[in-house]
Amino acid sequence: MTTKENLIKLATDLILEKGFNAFSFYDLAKTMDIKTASIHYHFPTKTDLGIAVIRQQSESFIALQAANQKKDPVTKLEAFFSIYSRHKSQGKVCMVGSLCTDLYSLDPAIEKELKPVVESILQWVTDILKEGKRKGVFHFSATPRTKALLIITNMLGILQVSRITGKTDFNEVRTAILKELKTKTE
Amino acid sequence: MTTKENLIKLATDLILEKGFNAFSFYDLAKTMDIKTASIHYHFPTKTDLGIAVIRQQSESFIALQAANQKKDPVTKLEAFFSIYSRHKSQGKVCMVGSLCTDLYSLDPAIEKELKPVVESILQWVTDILKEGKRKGVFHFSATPRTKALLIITNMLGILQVSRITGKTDFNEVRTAILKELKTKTE
DNA sequence: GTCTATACGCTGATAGAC
DNA sequence: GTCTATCAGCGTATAGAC
Repeated sequence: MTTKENLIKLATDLILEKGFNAFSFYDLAKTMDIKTASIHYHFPTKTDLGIAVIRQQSESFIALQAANQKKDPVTKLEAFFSIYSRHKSQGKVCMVGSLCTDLYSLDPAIEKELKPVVESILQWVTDILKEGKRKGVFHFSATPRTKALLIITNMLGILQVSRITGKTDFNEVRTAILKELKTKTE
Repeated sequence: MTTKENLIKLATDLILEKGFNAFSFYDLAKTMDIKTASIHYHFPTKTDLGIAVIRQQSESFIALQAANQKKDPVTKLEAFFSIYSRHKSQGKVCMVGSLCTDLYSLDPAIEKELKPVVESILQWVTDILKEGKRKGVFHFSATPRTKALLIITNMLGILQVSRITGKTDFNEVRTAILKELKTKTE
């Protein structure tokens, strides 16, 4: 792994753990055992580093989506949930939740970069739900897009709230979402 | 309104808009037209100010809860949602979401202060759901506590995500939650 | 309660040597 | 690519006058 890739990975970890405004180039430098000035060679500004983090996460989402393209809707949704499970096991929140919370304190370039990523995630979940409904395995009354928002906000939110209420709540929520989706409504 | 009260209100606004780490005593000072040193008279440290914000929000929750004590479950839940509606109209996120996201970068005293508040909010919503179920107006298969977590995370999450996806999504979600709660499951 | 003055660590960032 | 050296600005916080 190159220094650049390492920096992106470390920055991602710190953003998901403490937030964009709470990590510094020095945090990265001491872990990498280099000087802060060297980081600026790879990323001129902190915003540039933030953008690289967003792009990398976006690619990661797209890869997961592609890897599950031919699977059934339940498996697809579980693949989506697995991202959050991994974050939860590390006490982290998700990138979208972390950056959206701090959004209005960040360089507008961050919002610009984040927007299409959020929209593509929303589209992905929406498509999974549509397919599930068509195949008769998922049942819900809201529009697929609204139901996708409900599920995404459940995942995003429980990562944050369960830092306080207890980490077992994540699995409670995850299980409940799937169970409810599989239950027919009158 | 006293200077102290004004400071709490302003700090609350800034935390919900930009996050705890993104606002400074200077932000407060310039708005109040005083010097930063004066703020330290009211709140020795930034953490002390944060704690005051949490207490004030807690009181606000308790007051709303008390004011709706004798209402029906639907009205109670709508009162709960109204908090988030007000935040949304100002482009803000909620206190719990904002602080939980930054939690691991903050003084542990913040977490200690926040924990009972989150638990009391969760208890409030849980009780509303229990009552609604008992009276036959709400229908859900998860435990009341888990369903409360689902609804709270929907509210918390949509405030954050809709900064990107569009503010009308808040009402979509709010309406869908209530509609789904009122629908019988098989 | 608010002020002036000040301390001082941290932060992102730059210039230029190697 | 990484370093040393350096910077200006910001941030919280304190001491002591008024």
